[in-house]
Order: sequence, then structure tokens, then C-alpha cells
Amino acid sequence: MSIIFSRQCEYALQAVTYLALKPAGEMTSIKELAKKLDIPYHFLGKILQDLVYKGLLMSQKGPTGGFALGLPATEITLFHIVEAIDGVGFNTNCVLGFPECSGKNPCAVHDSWGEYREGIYQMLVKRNIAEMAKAMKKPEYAAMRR
Amino acid sequence: MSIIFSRQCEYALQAVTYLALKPAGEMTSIKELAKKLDIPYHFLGKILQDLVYKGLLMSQKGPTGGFALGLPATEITLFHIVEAIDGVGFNTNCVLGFPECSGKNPCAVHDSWGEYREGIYQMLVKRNIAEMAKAMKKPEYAAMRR
DNA sequence: TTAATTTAAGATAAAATTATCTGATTACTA
DNA sequence: TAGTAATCAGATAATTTTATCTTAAATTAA
Ligand code: SF4
Ligand code: SF4
Repeated sequence: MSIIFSRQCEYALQAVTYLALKPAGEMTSIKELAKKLDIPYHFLGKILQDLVYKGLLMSQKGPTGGFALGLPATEITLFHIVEAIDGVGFNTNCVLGFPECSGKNPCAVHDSWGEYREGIYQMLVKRNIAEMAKAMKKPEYAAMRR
Repeated sequence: MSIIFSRQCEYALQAVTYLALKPAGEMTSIKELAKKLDIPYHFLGKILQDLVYKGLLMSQKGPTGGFALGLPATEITLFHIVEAIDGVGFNTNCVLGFPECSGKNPCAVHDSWGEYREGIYQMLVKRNIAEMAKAMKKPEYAAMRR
């Protein structure tokens, strides 16, 4: 069960973090990403295409082709990825599912939820992929750490 | 787009809050709830049945029948409802979608995410339906406030 | 130039979630 | 007792999300 991000978005976060551990300029194939991260091959392909379109990744066809970061790892925040895949709904929608979340006439959880939401938002905006990659200790990533 | 709770769960939270504003002992029909809260009739029926099964609501058939709280409003927390409908995955799962979220070898967001998660959990555990109902100022609920 | 490898793109399928339909059961009321 | 109104329960449908399949296009290397 996904928490606040869609499956697609989770895959995107995992894959981009993986790419950030690669030497600059090196291309990584969908095949490698899909195998190492246990993500469905073609589904991942679509997601990566999307991120290329949004400018967060670059790609190249043919042998030796693949995907790489489209910006320096320090300039890609988690929010960039979440925004590209899931949009910004979590930042504006009512947590109880009411049509809109206006500040006036707040319910009992409005304010505290607002704080957590803002905190999560700040976390996404402040953390970049370079930090994620550096701290990432998952075995899937371990082999490539230099 | 739902944030952290499923659509079902959002509907449940809305409906139970609505019921908490009713005089004790009064039964409310699915029809009324569905109309006032703009929730699909039969879908809501299923959800309410579920909550009855879990003991959070009670029901009665026949004319003058309907649904009412199964416990005092002060004893039904938001967490009770979320747990009944969505389970507790948001409390244990990795926010990035990795198979498990263990404390050892944390990634760059593990700790801060853990804080928000704990905060949200506390919010759900501490807030009960009576508080929600009291503070609820949505027009859908306004007519019944006494 | 040809074969191999990789992304790109569109169609299709499967699964999960959300929503609807139908009939049965229960209980109140006249 | 008959009629009505409500929940209960199971089947079905629609929608969304996730996953797969197929072919084309690009690029490299032999
Ligand atoms: S006040 Fe509460 S119910 Fe109303 S929009 Fe904000 S979070 Fe939702
Ligand atoms: S450390 Fe980070 S990536 Fe690892 S399980 Fe916890 S939240 Fe997920």
C-alpha cells in the first residue's frame, strides 16, 4: 500500500536516486534499473520517459544508451519528482476529502494537518537527490557506491 | 486526488463525523448521508456496513431505521476509523515505496519522515469524533448543529 | 551496411478501486 | 396483516491505476 505517493512516483524516486549514484555522464539502461530495483520493465520505461519530457532526466537510444540525470544531482529535489509525477494535490487538498481546504472555519485537524503538510513539503523541497543517494544504504544501491 | 486516506476512508470519516452531530439515539439513513455529503449511495452503504461490523457504528433496519454511533463520540478516534478502513500501512511502510522501512541504515528522509508520520499518528489517535463534529463548520453539517 | 541494442510510442491487458444494480431481509405503521 | 421503507448481501459495471505487448526509431559497433 502506498502512503502519500503513487506507485509510479515511488518508482521514480527510487530510480532517480539510483541514477544519482552513477558516475557523471554514464548512461543506465531500463533493464538494469528494472532488475536492480524490482520495477516492471515497461512501466518504468514510461515513467522515465515522462521524467525526460519534464527535463529531470536525459536519455539516449541505441547500444550504450540509457538514462542519466538531466540536471546536477544537487539541483533535483524530491519535490521536483513528486510534482512531475503526482502533481501538487497533497499540498492543497483537504485531508478528509472535502472538496476544498479553506483556512476559514477550520475543523479540529485542519491546523495540525497543515503543519505536517508544510513540514513534508519542506522536506521534499529541501532534500535533493544527491543527499538521498549519499545516505542511501539499501542493498540494491550498495554495489555502486564508490 | 486523495492524500493519505483512500476514498472509502475519507467517506467514512465524513459520515461518522456527520453522525456525531445527531442527537443520541437518533438513526440516520444512508439516503440522508449520501445526499448531504455527496457520496454515492450504495458505496456508502457498503462502507457503513463495514463500520457496523467493526463495532464503530450500529444499524437498524426498517422505517425509522438507519445508522448511529456504536460508541460514545468521545471514544471514537480518527484512528479507529482509518484503521478499520485502510489498515495501518501508513504507519509501517517506507514512504519511498521500498519493501520495508527499517530504522537501521536510514536514508536522508527517514528520520524526518518518521517524525511527521508519528505526528500524524498522534493526531489521529488523539482527535475523537466529538471534537471533529464540534469544530466542523462545513455547510453540509451546519443545518444540524444545535 | 548490417546486426544488435536501446529508447519511444501506442495499443492492450490485468488488477485494484470505486460505483451501481438487484433482490432479499428486517422492522415499523397503518 | 399488508404495505412501505430501510439495511444487507451478492453480483455486476465503470473507472483508475498498474502492467504488458508490439512495433518503430535511433544509435552503436562489427
Ligand atoms: S478544515 Fe478540516 S475538513 Fe475543512 S477543508 Fe480543512 S482539513 Fe478539510
Ligand atoms: S530509510 Fe528511507 S528508504 Fe529506507 S526504508 Fe526508511 S524511509 Fe524508506
